[in-house]
Amino acid sequence: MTKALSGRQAQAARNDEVILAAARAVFIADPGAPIAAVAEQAGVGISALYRRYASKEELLRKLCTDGLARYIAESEKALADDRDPWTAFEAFLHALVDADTNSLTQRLAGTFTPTPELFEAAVRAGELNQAVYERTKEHLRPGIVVEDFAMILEQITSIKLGDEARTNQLRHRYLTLVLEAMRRSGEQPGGGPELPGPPPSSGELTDRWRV
Amino acid sequence: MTKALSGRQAQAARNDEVILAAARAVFIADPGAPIAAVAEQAGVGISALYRRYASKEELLRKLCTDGLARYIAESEKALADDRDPWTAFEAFLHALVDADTNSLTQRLAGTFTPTPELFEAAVRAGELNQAVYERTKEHLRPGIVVEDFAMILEQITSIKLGDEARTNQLRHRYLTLVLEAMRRSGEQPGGGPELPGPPPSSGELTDRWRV
DNA sequence: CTTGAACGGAATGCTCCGTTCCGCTAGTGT
DNA sequence: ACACTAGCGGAACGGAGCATTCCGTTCAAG
Repeated sequence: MTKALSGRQAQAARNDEVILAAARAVFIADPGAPIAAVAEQAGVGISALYRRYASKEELLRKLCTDGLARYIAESEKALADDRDPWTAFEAFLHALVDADTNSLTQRLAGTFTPTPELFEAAVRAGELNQAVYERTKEHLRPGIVVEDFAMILEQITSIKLGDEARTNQLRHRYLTLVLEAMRRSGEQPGGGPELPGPPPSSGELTDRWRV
Repeated sequence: MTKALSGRQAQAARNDEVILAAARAVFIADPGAPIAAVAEQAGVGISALYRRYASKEELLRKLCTDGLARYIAESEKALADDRDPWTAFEAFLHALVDADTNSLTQRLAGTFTPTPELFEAAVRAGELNQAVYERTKEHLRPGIVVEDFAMILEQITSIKLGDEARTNQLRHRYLTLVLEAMRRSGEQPGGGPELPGPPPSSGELTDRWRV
């Protein structure tokens, strides 16, 4: 352990954070990682984990809930952004990439039984997402639907190279690229060729939440 | 089993194909799938598998080798395509998405020790890839490098929904989108904003082959 | 009718992992 | 000063999953 700044309880409180951060890092890197890996990364024993969370599933739920909260916060921030809609939209997606909430929500979902509370948060997130979409719609290439946001974010976050900073850098690279394609171009009337096949439906996306 | 058209050997020969197809399907869907899942999907017993491949690793190597061969074949076909370079390039990437070679090579690599033969094939694939790049270069948005191909393909193939046909459809959707962004636009001199950060290097990509 | 190639699937012997349990240590309250 | 216990480290336990092996069966070939 590091040092005891102000006694036992302070140390324990600090561990709360250390453990959560470690869990986040470990499960983002590998959603199937064992509990022991989290303990090791946090530099604590296993019992320090089980003192706080009754089971692995509970820890995962916590991470997922936090991720969703972060997502909601970013959405609200985006809606409050009073710059021009497109700039705000770009900032929104880049922020989501930085937060890496996707790995915490979609990727972890399905590994545990969702709580009603979590479900409600997901609904709220969906509404905010829709609001952002409405706000950006006129600047989007025709054919783009809300559901595309999630799909694209998922693709972007599938990028994984050993180094975290470098991974982030590359994610922003491809996000920049795809944002260009998503933007409505003023020149062409249709804004590029028709996108093939029907767009993703919300049902297709939420289906993956089921175990 | 299905039916015995012309005796035992014919049945065995047919099983060769059935098993390979099953293995491809199963491991594409889940790279960590157990051997038993392949047997079940093929509708044969486990021993039918072990009669043909000494180990799971050998089967995976076979799949990977085949996948790489397919990739090479598609590259050669693309280079032989005498339509205009951009159309040929689009067709190339769409073909690669259909072949889903990515899941068979990159995704499976790292789960077994590569053979020299496989390594050589990878080198050959890299050279062809480079050739396609050179041929398409002038139609590509400045800033795009060869390594981007692999990264983008990887992102596209990260899309996975239960249904195979639908998955393929969506992959083509996003490939179409990203191809738009990759194309050099005639209007703007630079063709869009600078892509942030250094592009992926070949080293970063091949690093993942190591176990 | 005999033989053995090809096979189905149960049995084996691991490895891995979530969870529990047993001391130990060092703040805390008196 | 001292007993008490919150908080903890990490070994031990039990079960699940899986690659591989093994054995009995079948049936075309000769």
